[in-house]
Amino acid sequence: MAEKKRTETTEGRRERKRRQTRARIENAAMTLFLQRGFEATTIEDITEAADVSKRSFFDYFPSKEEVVFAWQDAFADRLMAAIAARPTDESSVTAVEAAITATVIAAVDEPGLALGDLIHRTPALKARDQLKYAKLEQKLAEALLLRKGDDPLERPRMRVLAAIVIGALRVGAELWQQRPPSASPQDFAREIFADLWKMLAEFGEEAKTRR
Amino acid sequence: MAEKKRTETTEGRRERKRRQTRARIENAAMTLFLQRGFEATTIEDITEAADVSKRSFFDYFPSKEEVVFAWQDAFADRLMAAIAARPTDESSVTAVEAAITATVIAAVDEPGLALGDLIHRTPALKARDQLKYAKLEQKLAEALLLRKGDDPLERPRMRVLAAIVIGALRVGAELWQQRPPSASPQDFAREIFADLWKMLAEFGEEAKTRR
DNA sequence: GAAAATGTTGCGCTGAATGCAAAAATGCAA
DNA sequence: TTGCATTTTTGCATTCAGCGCAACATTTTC
Repeated sequence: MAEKKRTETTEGRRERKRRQTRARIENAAMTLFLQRGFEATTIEDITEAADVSKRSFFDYFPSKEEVVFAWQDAFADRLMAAIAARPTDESSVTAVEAAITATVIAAVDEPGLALGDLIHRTPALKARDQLKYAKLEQKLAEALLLRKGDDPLERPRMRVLAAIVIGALRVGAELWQQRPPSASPQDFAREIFADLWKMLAEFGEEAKTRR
Repeated sequence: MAEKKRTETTEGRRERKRRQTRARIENAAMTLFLQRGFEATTIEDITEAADVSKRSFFDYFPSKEEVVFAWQDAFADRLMAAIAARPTDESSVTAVEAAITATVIAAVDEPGLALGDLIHRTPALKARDQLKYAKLEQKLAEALLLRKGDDPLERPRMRVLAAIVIGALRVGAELWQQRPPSASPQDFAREIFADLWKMLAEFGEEAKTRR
């Protein structure tokens, strides 16, 4: 009824309709959210615009918030794949920079990045947004650790590296919002990372030569 | 009705009762949350146990979640104060290490740190928990920047430093959960920070000598 | 003590989310 | 095509969070 079950056979009309309906709900919801705000939009508004029953909404999304963040899992998975694809002999910082840059640039035109305003203006979404970063960080750490042969000693190192990089991603996303759309994402990413590594070296140096 | 208004006079019975009631609600809620879980506890359960009306609950807390996180603002403010108290000529990394260590150690015996399990087991609280760190990070960055005379050029640097340190705090809190209660918080904090600065230097170096 | 301010409660309402079972659509035979 | 199993969609009833409002209670102030 609600779960997708693959019975091996290549599927036809049923799945197609389901995807269409899902897309209709998603589009209707996004349009309304951006138009009149998240809280001011009721589930009924959405289902009416998408022409499905109110009950059916929950057959496609577990909650109102999930519509906004539906794309997130795919992004995290792509990032993990990008990390895994880097050569094993490469240093962690090089691998993570390359993987993040590639994944972000590939996703820069997708919907979901234009949502910054909406999320920022809605407390409930803000919390959910932070959780997204936390999950991303966890997956990134996992992927980085796997590259190192799952060495338990590397675990805290990779956790911290992931925290640093995702932190930079967060700050970077914020800076990106308030940039003219003229700058290319490539240059922007390169600059952000260059600054980041420079700061790391400086902070590390500062700590070393401390009284 | 719901807001506290100081009319300058030294307060008497009213405020005392209000604080008592607030504490009763908080205690009842926490007891029930830890006993049967967050979602399984209704507002009515809490108000019944605290012997107030259901409506009054919202006169003290804006939502069920806020009961759990009520202590957080105080912590953030104390951290800011600790940062502001450091001498201005001190390096940012030294200041932040000292301030965080002092503030965390002072708070280690307070309620709110035993909640890790509950939060970890409740999705809705997990999101809220991450938001707490985000707010902490923002305030920390603000405090650090103020120390630097609000120099706009230092802003991204301090944002990133705050992100790194709060990231370490997050990882540290996680590691602390799964530690024997034998280790002293002082040593633990010192060790965490030592590792952190070392990693920063290493990552910075790694990035510098890159192909 | 009376009047003003503040605190508490009951009541009713909206909206999110869930369970359940009936109805509709689809896929698959023969 | 028809009949049957499976999946999807829907309606309905229910629980619970949260808010607005107005009546009622208590405390403060004069």
